[in-house]
Amino acid sequence: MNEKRILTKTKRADVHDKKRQHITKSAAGLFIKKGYTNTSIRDIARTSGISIGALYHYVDSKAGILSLFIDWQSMYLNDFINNKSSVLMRKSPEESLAIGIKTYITAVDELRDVILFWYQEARNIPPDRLSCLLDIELQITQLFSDIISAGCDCGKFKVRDINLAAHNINVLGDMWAFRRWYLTQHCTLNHFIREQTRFILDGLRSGKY
Amino acid sequence: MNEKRILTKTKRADVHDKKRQHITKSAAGLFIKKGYTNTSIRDIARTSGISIGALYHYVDSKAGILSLFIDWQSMYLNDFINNKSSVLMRKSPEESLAIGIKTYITAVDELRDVILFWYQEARNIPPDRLSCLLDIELQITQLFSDIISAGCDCGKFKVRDINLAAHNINVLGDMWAFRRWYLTQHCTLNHFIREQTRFILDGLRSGKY
Amino acid sequence: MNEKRILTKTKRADVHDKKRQHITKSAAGLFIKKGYTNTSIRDIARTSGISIGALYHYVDSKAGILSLFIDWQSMYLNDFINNKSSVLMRKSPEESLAIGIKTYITAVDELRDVILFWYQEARNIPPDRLSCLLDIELQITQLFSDIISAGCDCGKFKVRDINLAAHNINVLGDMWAFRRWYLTQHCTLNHFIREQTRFILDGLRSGKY
Amino acid sequence: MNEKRILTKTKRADVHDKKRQHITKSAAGLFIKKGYTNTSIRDIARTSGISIGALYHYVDSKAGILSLFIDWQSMYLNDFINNKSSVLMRKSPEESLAIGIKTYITAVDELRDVILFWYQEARNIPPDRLSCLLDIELQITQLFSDIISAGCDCGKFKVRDINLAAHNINVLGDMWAFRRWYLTQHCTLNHFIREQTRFILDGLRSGKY
DNA sequence: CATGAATGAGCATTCATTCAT
DNA sequence: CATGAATGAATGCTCATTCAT
Repeated sequence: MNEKRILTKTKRADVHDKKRQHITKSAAGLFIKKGYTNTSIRDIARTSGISIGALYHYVDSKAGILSLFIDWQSMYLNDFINNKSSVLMRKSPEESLAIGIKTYITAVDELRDVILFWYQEARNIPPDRLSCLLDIELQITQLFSDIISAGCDCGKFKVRDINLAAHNINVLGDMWAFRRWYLTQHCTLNHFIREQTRFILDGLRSGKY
Repeated sequence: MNEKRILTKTKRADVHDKKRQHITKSAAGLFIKKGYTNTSIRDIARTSGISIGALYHYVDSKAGILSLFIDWQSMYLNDFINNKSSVLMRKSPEESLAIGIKTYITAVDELRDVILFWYQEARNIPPDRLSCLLDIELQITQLFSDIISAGCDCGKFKVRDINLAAHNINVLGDMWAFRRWYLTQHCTLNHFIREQTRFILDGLRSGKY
Repeated sequence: MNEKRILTKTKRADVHDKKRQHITKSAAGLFIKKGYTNTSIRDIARTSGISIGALYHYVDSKAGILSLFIDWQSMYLNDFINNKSSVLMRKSPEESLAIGIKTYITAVDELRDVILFWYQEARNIPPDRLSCLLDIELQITQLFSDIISAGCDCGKFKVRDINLAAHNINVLGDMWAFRRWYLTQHCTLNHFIREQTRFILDGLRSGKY
Repeated sequence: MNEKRILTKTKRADVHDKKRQHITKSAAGLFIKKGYTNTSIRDIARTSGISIGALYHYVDSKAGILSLFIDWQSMYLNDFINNKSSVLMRKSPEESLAIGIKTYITAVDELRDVILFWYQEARNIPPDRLSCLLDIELQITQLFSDIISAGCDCGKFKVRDINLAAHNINVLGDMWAFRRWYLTQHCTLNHFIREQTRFILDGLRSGKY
């Protein structure tokens, strides 16, 4: 009986999670298309096919939905960090970096809407989630920093401000999201990855002259 | 008498322009701090010390204020383009580029709020102004493209996708605006300019190996 | 369960209709008393005892309320047309016309506010409803035209411009609404009906001299 | 000197009157086209080419302009009454009535916008002017009453409710203004006058059977 | 659990009128 | 006299959130 109750509870929690996810996804589409402020709770309710009242059973506020949306997307990038971080260091710094850049830009391509959203809606993101996002950003940067650092140590790279370089890499990848209006008309993703990799590696390489 | 009337008219137009500018500036501060959507006409009226009614004497709508704000800022960047473009080509490509980057980042530093605003509020910017902004953006990019192109011609640079490289420079400058949260805590402006210049030049330089 | 849901739905729709009707009636009173433009949504909300927000659950706009009001009233006149049209032709033209006039003026008496409203607010009535009203007006006129026509055929009436005559009848009935300020002080409804009937019949009758 | 002052004063008064007339005419056009409530003081100022401030030198309020407009138009109808009243009684009642109807409808044709305006905007007309208008209306009705009365006295007409008959004539003339949407597409003015005259005379004539 | 009706503050904008210049 | 800038209450309408059913 006790066990059953727990199971029920778990099941209930599962259903809750499913619903929350559904709401979040519906909201995500609207947030991305129309912006956070221009999306109304009614829009979300209509799009998700859930009544306003029910919606408030699963989420506590509009900002809460935004938080969920961010949490949901954070996972992807966290995965990126966790999966790759260990792998990358086994190769040569240049190879590592090339793989890192490629993986990152591929992720950016997948999450382009979300990344654009972050750039645009930073103001409306609840502070705790914003700092969480910045943290992820920094972790990614750190990943690149580590590789660059390793490259510097073995003389392949020559960089004065490693962190700045890492940020540069980050930004040169994010570009794929926020300059989409230009890039998609002039590049393929692969071309973009190739050229950015070259540009970055050349920017870091030592012993050039 | 006729002359007087004209003078009066000119004076009046001047006063109008002054007021409009005042309103625009007040609004700009609010737009930047709170975002366009979250800024109300009442806010603007209060901040500018002008009654709502009077405000509508000088501007036609909230979107109109935004347009004024953008026009006002566009001038700065237009100046950047017009003043520099002729000057830059007299030097060597590398020198030109270094000067161009420095000037651009300096401009970004001055207009950081506005640039951030563009990145964030693109959605709410009236289409005509948005296309105007993109045009400026492309002109700036073109400026860099020309320099890179010249550098390639004389063998100093080796770049496959010149336009992409130009966009990279653009973005690596804009960074100073949209990664301010990180950069201002780790860099001075001068350090940033120096390192970005180095990074970019190295990224473009040929004959490295 | 399905059935229950349908019932619920129907019930809900019913409640909606009731509320809409309530709002419409409240608004009607205000529209008639103060005019459409001089009636504010706040007035309607206050008078109907419904909050502004709730009000917009049931109607989509102020113009929408006006449309509802017109639709609601149109029904009455449509009934007049549909019920009477078949009945009238069984009698002699003169009798038919007398009955038709009496019935019409009785309807005018009932709908006097509304008819006055139509005369006064034509400008503000949404185009689709206005054309709907004109259509009803023309149908009524047609009713009279048909009777007059029949009367002419059998030699009882002698009328050159049948349609104009029908319009005359219409207008001589509507008078009861828009000359109320005079008529109610000098006539009873019955007197009015009697005299207008006589006036009209005499105006149409042939073989007089 | 005293004389001069008086002249000046008179002149000034004249100029005032001219301006007032100009404003009134401009306003009239707008009132008729857009309705009283939907016409703004700004519209009137713009249309008349007079500044808002100046406008308030000559008139005291928006309602005041409306009053002026009504006064201005009242004159026409007053002329109609005064000029015709004496003339009409010299002829036979039937002839008199025919002339009266023709003259009245001709006046209606000229003043159609104004008459329509009265029907529509009665609500917004200042009470004193409204009663003034009703007075004119009654005077016109009286004119017809007198003729009908004379016709009854000499046995040409047989009417029970003379005042109602007079109102009928009035309304059957006004029709030309407020059913313009229908009539102008099916009648010429002359046809309308002819047929209405016939209809009315037949409606009044005695000894028919 | 689910529903959607209810709330009322808030929004951008308009308006007749006043008044300093 | 003439101007038009200034006022701020009022307008139609939207919204996130609550709560009775």
